[in-house]
This record gives sequence, C-alpha cells and structure tokens, in this order.
Amino acid sequence: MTAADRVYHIIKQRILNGGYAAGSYVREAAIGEELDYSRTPIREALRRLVSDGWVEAIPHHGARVVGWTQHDVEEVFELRVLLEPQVVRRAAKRVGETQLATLSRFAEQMEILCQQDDERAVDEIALLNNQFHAELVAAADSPRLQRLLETIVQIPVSRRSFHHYTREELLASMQHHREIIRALQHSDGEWAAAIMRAHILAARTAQMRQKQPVAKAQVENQSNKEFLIS
Amino acid sequence: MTAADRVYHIIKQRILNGGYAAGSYVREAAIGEELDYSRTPIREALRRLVSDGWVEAIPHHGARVVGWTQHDVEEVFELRVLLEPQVVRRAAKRVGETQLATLSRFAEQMEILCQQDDERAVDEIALLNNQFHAELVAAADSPRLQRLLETIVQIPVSRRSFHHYTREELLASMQHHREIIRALQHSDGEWAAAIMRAHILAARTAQMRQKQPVAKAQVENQSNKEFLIS
DNA sequence: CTTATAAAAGTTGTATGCAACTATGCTCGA
DNA sequence: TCGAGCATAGTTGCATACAACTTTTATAAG
Repeated sequence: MTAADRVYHIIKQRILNGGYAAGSYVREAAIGEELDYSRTPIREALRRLVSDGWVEAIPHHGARVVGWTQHDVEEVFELRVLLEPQVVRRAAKRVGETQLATLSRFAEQMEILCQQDDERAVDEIALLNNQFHAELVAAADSPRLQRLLETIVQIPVSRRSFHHYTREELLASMQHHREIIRALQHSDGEWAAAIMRAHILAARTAQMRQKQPVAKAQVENQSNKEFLIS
Repeated sequence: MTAADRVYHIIKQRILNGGYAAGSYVREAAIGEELDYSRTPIREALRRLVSDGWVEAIPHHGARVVGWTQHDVEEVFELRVLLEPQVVRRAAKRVGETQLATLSRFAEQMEILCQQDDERAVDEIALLNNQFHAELVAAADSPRLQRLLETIVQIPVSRRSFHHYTREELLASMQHHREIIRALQHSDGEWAAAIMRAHILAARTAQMRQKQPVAKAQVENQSNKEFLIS
C-alpha cells in the first residue's frame, strides 16, 4: 500500500467522521506536515477524493470538502431507486447457494438485533445492512453497476444508519430483506426488483423526515449554504 | 487551463482515436518527453483517466489502456437503458421553450442529413445526436445523473456512430427524436421515457450486430483477450 | 540442462525547490 | 471617502532528483 493510498483513506475517514467540516479547505502543506508526508502523495489523494466527489478542486486555490444539501440526498435516492433494483434483477439470474446462505445469515442477525431496541444495536444493524447490500452487488456481477453505486451511495455513515426509522419501518425493512431472498431463491428478478424499489423508497421517506440541516459549514466557507451532515 | 488538463485531454483523445491500443501501457516518461512536460502533470492526467475508467493502474508497473469486450458493451447498454429514460423523465418537468427549440433544430438537421446517404453525413449525424442527448441531460438538471452517464457512455466515438444502422433503423431513430420532443412538449415524462428506452434498445441491437472484435490488443498485452475497439 | 540466486535495468512512488497564480490589504490619487 | 493599481502573502502547479519496487536477465550451483 502506497503513501497516497494511506492518505486517501485517512482524509476520507475524517470527512466521514466530521473531522473536516463541509466547506472547509484541506490544505496540502498542513496535512502533509501533520502526517509527515510530502505534498506529492497528499495531492494525489486529494485528486482521487475529487473524482470520487468528496471534495471539489478550485484551481490554484485548494480542495474544499463538499457539503450535502437536502437536494443532493434526494438526487441520490432517485438514482438508487433505479440502480438497486437492477442489482437484484441481475442477482436473481446469477446468485449461488452459498451467497443465498450468506444473505440469510445477515438477515437473521439483523432480525435478532432488531429485538433489542438500544442504540448500539441500530449501529450494528446498519453495518449488517451494508454487508447485505454489498453481497447483493457482488451477486449481480456487474463491475460498472457496482462502481456507479459505490460512487453514488456515499452518504456518510451517520446518515446511512437506521436511526430515523420508526419501529414499524425497521420491521418492514427486515421483511424486505427476507422477501428479496425469497425472490432470489425463485430466480424471480422482477419480484426482487419490486421489493428492492419499495425498500429504497421506504428508506427515502425515513431519511427525508429528518429535514433539519445538521451542521453548518464552518471554516473558510463563504457560500453560507447549510449542509446536512457531520 | 493547467498542463495536467491538457495532457489529460491529449491522452484521452489518443485512446479514443486508437493512438494507444487497448492493453498497451502509457509510460509517464515517454509521453512526458514527447509533449515536453515533466512526469508530474502526466501522472495526474493518468490518475484521472484511471478514475474515469479509461486506463487501469497496476501498482509500480504502470497505466494500461483498458480494452472493451462485447460483454462490457452489453453492460453499458444495460445501464443506459435505465439511466437515459430517467434523463427525459426529469427533463419533461424542467425543459424550457428555448431548449425545446434547440432540440427541434438538432432533430431537423439530422433529418436533413439523413436524406443524403454518404459516410460523412453519418458522422455528422452522430455528432448532432450527441449534442441532442447532451441537451436532454442539461434539461434533466441532475449533476449526478449527468456524471454517471458521462462516465458510462464512454464508448469510443468510432462505436457511437450510426455506421451499423440499416436505413430503416436510422429513420426510426429520427422518429424517436421527434417523439421525445413531442412528449416533452406535453410534459409527459413517462411517454418520453418509454420512447427513450426503445431508442436505446434499438441502438443496442444495431451495435450488437457488429460482433466481430475489431482490434486485438497489441503491445505488452499478455492477456490475449480480444478487444472491441480502435 | 535446470533451477535458485543475485544483480541490473526499467518503471513508478516520493521529496523538495521553484514558478505561477489568486486573493487580500495597502498606498496613492481623484 | 472611494476606487484603481500594486505589492505581498499564501497556496497550488510543475520540474527534477532520488528512493522503492518489480521484472528480467545473467550467473553459478546442482
């Protein structure tokens, strides 16, 4: 693993955790000195983050952490509603026994965690949910579809969890997982796609309920927009 | 415009034109000497091409131009069938009078060129067609959707033209353009999406007819795969 | 002749210094 | 007091030298 790789992951993690606020600038020299690297690998990491859509490059002025507005979140859900059903549509034709077993295991673990209603459990469910979706993407076996989803579904972890779900929504979500598995077992891509579509639209509704912008942009941010996350 | 930008466009153009064969390596030092830049901006351009999906980076070994197999082209069409209808679905709600006029102008010019049946005209139609689709994407007003399409619809120009269309298919394609415009005028997103879907599927059929791999990978390509284009 | 080892060549990865560009604040004139 | 021009500080953009890694080739032992 090269230095640029390490720097890339460090900065990305910091953006996710809110270490770098939306709207703030990531200075090459500053972080270079902090991590004890030269500016070269930092530059490379920043360029990758730019093409990932995490920061925007302002020529000769720097790399600014992008902020997420409500509108951005809506745009992402609009695309997920298209792409995630396609994932299971493909997966239905290709999924194997072992993958189905893995999916069932994830679903079961999530259901168990569902019964205890504390905060930590919700985090674990979110983690398992991500793994569940990742397994579906793997089963779909389409590198391009995978890449699109990875670049699109970059909603910071804090927003991807199930914290805003009502108990009812959470249970429905678990039902969706089970039903997707059933549809895949019957190789019925359209059935699976229909449930997945509902699954995403439900997530969208839960997400949208939390309308309040969470964090204002802080340092060096002239635009005065209010951003959503961390 | 920075040096890295210029290098980026130059290399990209060469990949499109077949100047760099699929499977061959783009050496930083070599192209740097040729274009009289240092390796730094070349590196940056290459990394951008990597994240665009044009070349793949092999750690400590170099940047290799990716090859397109029949399977890759199928994958792209599968995604276009999802995304391009979404473009017009959105555009139907947002398109303005001037944009509709522009679209009509493009459609008209294509129809005129359609009547003369020579090769040059086909190239011009392809160009206008790209502009037509670009105008639709602009009307859709979704930066993320735009970005996805730009990264996906990177089929080299040589394959994006209408050279493999029969006369009948070409005329149908022109009809599609007109009907999409009509649907947009009536703000009927689903109508527009349905036609667009047909439009893409028709393109897919025409494309798929040309199954023969066009160019074998050449220099330094161990994998022995046969690639599709230029 | 084969195989293991080492060394040499070629390429990418990183550090550092300088050039170019942008924005800000200051000076000078109206 | 206001605005234009200019100097200056701060940051990115680029060139160059060197380090690290990978592959190939040469060499020697079995």
